[in-house]
Amino acid sequence: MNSPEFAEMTSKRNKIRSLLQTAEPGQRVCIKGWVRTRRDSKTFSFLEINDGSCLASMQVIADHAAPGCDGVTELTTGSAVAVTGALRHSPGKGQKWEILAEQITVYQIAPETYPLQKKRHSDEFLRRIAHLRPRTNKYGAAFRIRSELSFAVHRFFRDQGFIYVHTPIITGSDCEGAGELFRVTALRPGDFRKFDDASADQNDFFGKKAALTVSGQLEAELFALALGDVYTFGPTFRAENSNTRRHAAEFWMVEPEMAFCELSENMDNAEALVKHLVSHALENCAEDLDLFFRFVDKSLPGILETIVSRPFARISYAEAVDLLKQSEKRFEHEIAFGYDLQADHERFLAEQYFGCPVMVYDYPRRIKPFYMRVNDDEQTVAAMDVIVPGIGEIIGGSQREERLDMLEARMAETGLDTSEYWWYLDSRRYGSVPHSGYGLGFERMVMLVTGITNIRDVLPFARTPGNIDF
RNA sequence: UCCCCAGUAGCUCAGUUGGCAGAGCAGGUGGCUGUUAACCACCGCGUCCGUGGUUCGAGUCCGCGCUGGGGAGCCA
Repeated sequence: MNSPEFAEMTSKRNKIRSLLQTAEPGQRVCIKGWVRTRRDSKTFSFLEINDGSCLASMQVIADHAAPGCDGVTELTTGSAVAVTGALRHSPGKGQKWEILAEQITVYQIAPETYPLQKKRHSDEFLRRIAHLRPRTNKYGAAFRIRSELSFAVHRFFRDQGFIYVHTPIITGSDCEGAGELFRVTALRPGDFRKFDDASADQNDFFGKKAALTVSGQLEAELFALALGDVYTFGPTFRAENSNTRRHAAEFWMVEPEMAFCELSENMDNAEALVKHLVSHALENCAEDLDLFFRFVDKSLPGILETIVSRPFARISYAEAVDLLKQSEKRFEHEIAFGYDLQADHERFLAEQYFGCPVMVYDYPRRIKPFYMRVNDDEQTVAAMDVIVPGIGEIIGGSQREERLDMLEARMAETGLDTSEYWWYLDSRRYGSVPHSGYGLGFERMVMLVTGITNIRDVLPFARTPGNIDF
C-alpha cells in the first residue's frame, strides 16, 4: 500500500503481525523491534527481530558486504533496531517469510549484562525482572491474551446491551465483608499525633474514613436499578495477607449487575461469559495459545474445549455436601452442612467428580454476606460460586436481597450499621426489584485460559504482600 | 498469619557417611555452515543467602534471620 518512498520518508514501521498475515513478496518494508538472536554465516548473518505485535519473530538476512548492514555482527540479544529491506519467501525451513536487509539502523546495542538469554528461564527468575519479562515469548503471549480477553469482556456485555459503569476506586463504605481494606488518607504522619482516632477521620480529606474499593458491587446495583443491565471492569484492592498463587492485593474484577434477574439467569449469564471468553481466545489468540498448549500445559486444549462445548455442572450446596460426604475421598477439612466448602472440596468437585466447571448455589445464610437474597427456606441464600478445575473459585455471585425489611434484618444480623448504608437502602425503598450479579476474577480467568498457575505471572506487575517493585 | 520445601557461577542445576567447588547453557576467542534453543575447539567465571554455633575441618550438621516457592486460611 505504501510506496517505498513513503515508507522511507516517514520511516513508518510495518508490524510483523500484519506482514505475516498480508505479505506480498518483493514488497519493501521496515520493521522495528528487538533482536532475539543472531546467527552468523561466513558472509551474512541471520537476525530474528521481534516487535511484540505477535509471537513470531521476523528473520532478517544481513549480507556483511551490504553497505547498510555495517556492524551486524555487533548486534546482541536485546538490541533495538530498525530494518528496511525487501520481503521475500524464505528458502529455509521454519519460516515462510524473511527480509533481505538493505538498511539496518541501530537504536541501541544491549550489553552482555542483558539478563534474558536465548534459553528458557524459570518463572521465579523472570518475576524478579518483571520489567523485562514481556520480552520473552511466554510473557509476551500471556499479555497479548490478557488484552484480548479484556476486549472480549466488553464485547460480551455490549452485545447484550449492558452499560459499562465506572464505579469509584476510593470508597467510604467501611466494611462489607469482602476483606481487609487499604486505607486512603491525605494526612501526613505528624498529623496523627494531633488527633485521636475518630477526629483524625473527621479532619482527613473526605471528613470520614476512606479506603480503596474491594468491590464495585453496591454502586453497580444502584446503576442496575436505573439502567437495567450494567457491568464494571476495573481494579480492586484487598489488604489481606494472602500468600497463595491465586491471590493478589491489586487485581481486576468484572462485575455485572442485572435488574429483573433471578439466580438461575445469573448463573446462565456467568456460564455464557466464561464460555465466550474462552471461545474468543481460541478464535483470536491461536498462535499465542499454542505456546501454552505445547510448553505450559498439554491438557489445556481439552480443558478449554470442555468449557466451550459442555454445559457447566450445577449443584446445590446441600447436594454438594451430601456428595462429598458419600465420596470415599478423605478431605483435609471435614465436611458438614453449615460450613463453607474448602479448597480441597471445591477441587474434588471440579477436577475429579465432574471434570468440568461447577456452579454451586444456595449456600447457608450464616456464611454469606448481608446482601445475598434469603431463600424461602430461611436457611439458605441465593448465592452461587463458579468453580473451575485447577484454580477453584473464579466467580462468586448472588441474587441480591431486594426486600427492605429482610435486608435491614440481615444487616443487623451481621453487625452492620444501617445508617452508613442509607443510600444503598434507598434503592430498596424506591422501586426495588429482584436483581442479581456476580464478580469474575479477571486474573483467574487469564490463568484458566493460559494454564499459567501463578497469579503473579498474569499481572504485568503484581502487587502481593511485601512486593511493590516496578 | 500458620505448615512444609528451597537458596551453590550471569541462568538452570549436581555436589556421596563433614575432607581443597562441578556440569550444561549464556559470555569471550577462533573455525564451519541458508542458519533457526545452530554446530566444533579453546578460555574465563564463585561472599556456596546472611549470621552465630558444633568440629582438627562445614556447601554439607544445629540455632536465628532474610529471600523465594508450594500448601492452608481469607476470597475473585
